[in-house]
Amino acid sequence: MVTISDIAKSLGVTPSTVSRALAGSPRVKESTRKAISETAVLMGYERNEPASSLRKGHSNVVGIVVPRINRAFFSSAISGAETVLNEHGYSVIICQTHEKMEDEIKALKTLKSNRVAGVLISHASSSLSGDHIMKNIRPETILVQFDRVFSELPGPKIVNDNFHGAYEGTHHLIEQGYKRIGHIAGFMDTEAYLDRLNGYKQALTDMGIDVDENIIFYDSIVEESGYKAGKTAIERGCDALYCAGDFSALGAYLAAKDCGIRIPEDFGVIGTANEFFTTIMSPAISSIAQHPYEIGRRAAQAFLTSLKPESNVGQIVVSMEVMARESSLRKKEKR
Amino acid sequence: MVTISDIAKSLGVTPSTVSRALAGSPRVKESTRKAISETAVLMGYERNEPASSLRKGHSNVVGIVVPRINRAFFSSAISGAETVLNEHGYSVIICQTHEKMEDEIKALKTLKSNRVAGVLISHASSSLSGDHIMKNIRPETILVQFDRVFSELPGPKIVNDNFHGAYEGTHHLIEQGYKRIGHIAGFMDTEAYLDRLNGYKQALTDMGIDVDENIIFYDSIVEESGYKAGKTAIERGCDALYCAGDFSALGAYLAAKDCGIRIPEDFGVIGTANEFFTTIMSPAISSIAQHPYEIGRRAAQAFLTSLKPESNVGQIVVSMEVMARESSLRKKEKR
DNA sequence: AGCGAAGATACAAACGTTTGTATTTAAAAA
DNA sequence: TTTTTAAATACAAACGTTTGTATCTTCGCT
Repeated sequence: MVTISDIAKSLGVTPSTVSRALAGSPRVKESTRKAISETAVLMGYERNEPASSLRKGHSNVVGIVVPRINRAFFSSAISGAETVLNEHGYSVIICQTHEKMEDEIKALKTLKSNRVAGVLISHASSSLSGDHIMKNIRPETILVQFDRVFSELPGPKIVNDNFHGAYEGTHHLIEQGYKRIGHIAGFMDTEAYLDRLNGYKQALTDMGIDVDENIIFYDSIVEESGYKAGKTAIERGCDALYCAGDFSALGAYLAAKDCGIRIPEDFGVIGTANEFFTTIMSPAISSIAQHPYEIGRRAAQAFLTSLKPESNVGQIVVSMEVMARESSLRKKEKR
Repeated sequence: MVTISDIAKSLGVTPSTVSRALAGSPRVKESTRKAISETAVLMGYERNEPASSLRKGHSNVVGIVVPRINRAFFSSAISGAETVLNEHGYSVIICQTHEKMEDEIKALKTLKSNRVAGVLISHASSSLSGDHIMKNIRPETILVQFDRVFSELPGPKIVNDNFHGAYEGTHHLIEQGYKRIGHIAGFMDTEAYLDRLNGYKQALTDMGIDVDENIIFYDSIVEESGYKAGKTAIERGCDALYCAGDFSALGAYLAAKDCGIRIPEDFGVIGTANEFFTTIMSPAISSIAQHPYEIGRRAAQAFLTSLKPESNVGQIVVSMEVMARESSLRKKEKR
């Protein structure tokens, strides 16, 4: 393995000059910088990252912590973040928490041991407060939260505009003439779900519809819970459901089908997240799309700007978009 | 940050003893080992991984390189590998190649710079040989290939039993009475697809059916290609398709639907990989399932055993399983 | 020519761990 | 008690980089 000293020797300079040259420091003359970087590639030099990290006190690695990598939202967000981080010389270490706070702590400890430069995190649903996050992050490490955030924690936060997304989605159902619209809401310890609930309520209120707690279902947003909630919603006279997740929407959708209820004629469904499967069902499932790739990009950018001393990124809100598909369209398009 | 020397000082021993104690070396007395590890947790010691990696020449990190993390197969394989690696004190750094050899080289270079202990890789479809892999891996680094492998490269290989999976899938279609069975095959530079093609051909031959190259489609296995191939297959009189991927199966399935052809009565479809969406379509799409979680586990285990000097893991074949669903079942179940 | 100020490079220490070798201590044998 | 052996720990160097400080050039200016 060729080191910085090998290059130094072969050119008759010192390792420090080589180091500075490769880092692009203004302290080394342009001509020598060029000579050094040329022989570096010639000799096949590759930086020893552990050595660099040890000396600098932190690595060129950014940790990304998410509940699961096989959700459309998270894998896209990761891709977005990865792309901009790679462009800036950082590599990425991805950790799954499987929605468990215990695994989240383990992941953060690992990242801490590896002296990562930053952590981009969307916390597990079982994490009820951000205490364990702050405890397992070094003060120099830059923390960026995205999607699911604890607003009491410091640092940049990239979030969906859940309130308005939910509002628009609910409004869309009302516009399509649905009268009794229920909501599969998720658990209220996650801010994102609370915002969606509030958007839903606001949309109803604005259109003069009373909020009925009997048709709001607080449960995990997986297919099975959606199915159950769907059945109950139908029993309670709902003719539409706005779901905080696509898998719960799928459950409700299948429940309606199993009851022999026609979608969208007799029952409207709209989910959230724009998972791939929603587009290929027949009828296709409407969904409130996020922009996960963009959110990942923004999170990475927030990390990069936070690297600079005086920066202060704060909260960034990314819009959501109603993808109206067959499952909620019973009026002819007017355009 | 508390270091090994801090612990040493507080106990009146030397750093080397602490290091050995924490590593569980037999060279330190049991009683001192206990005392050391106790004060270590008491003082909140956390190993500085970069320092450790620098000294040892390699890190406690394993790189996993896959085409995309949002494919059911890969995200499950990653989960499997992650689980067993974490149990053994390794963390995981995940790289996506987006099927591009260029990105694959970048990923390998990054892993090399980080002195990873091992690389688990499923190569990009545009990687035509393993040369660039060998070139960008240090000789001490353990290379494990899984799913898509280059058999000319050394080291453990964990593969699906693609031949028999394809054989069984094709056989299943024949058994269901389909007479003219086409194949969407993928590109032949990936061994997995070649094996599937051969399994398909063998099944036909064994049942006395001639192989017809006109109904074998060599194209990328995405939805769009599947749709096109599906149309052509129908024109050429096929009454069933075995597809090397689920997305191409989906394309063909939609093509048949668009042509007003009934599935499974007039046209049978079976895909490969058991993606989530195949289970929720109506009719549900049959698929030849792999065991990705198991493959990930095996790959990680192969890495761990390769750590031992005299080990020689070789090739491991993991079976596949036909998940017969509505899209290929037109006879009543006989059991 | 002499002086001062940048400009360019050299020097040297440090980051925290691991590990081969040397030394001390304890136990066993004589 | 002395000698031999083994067990336990101490010593010290090394891994490759980065970075503050020191030294040496080079140039422009008077």
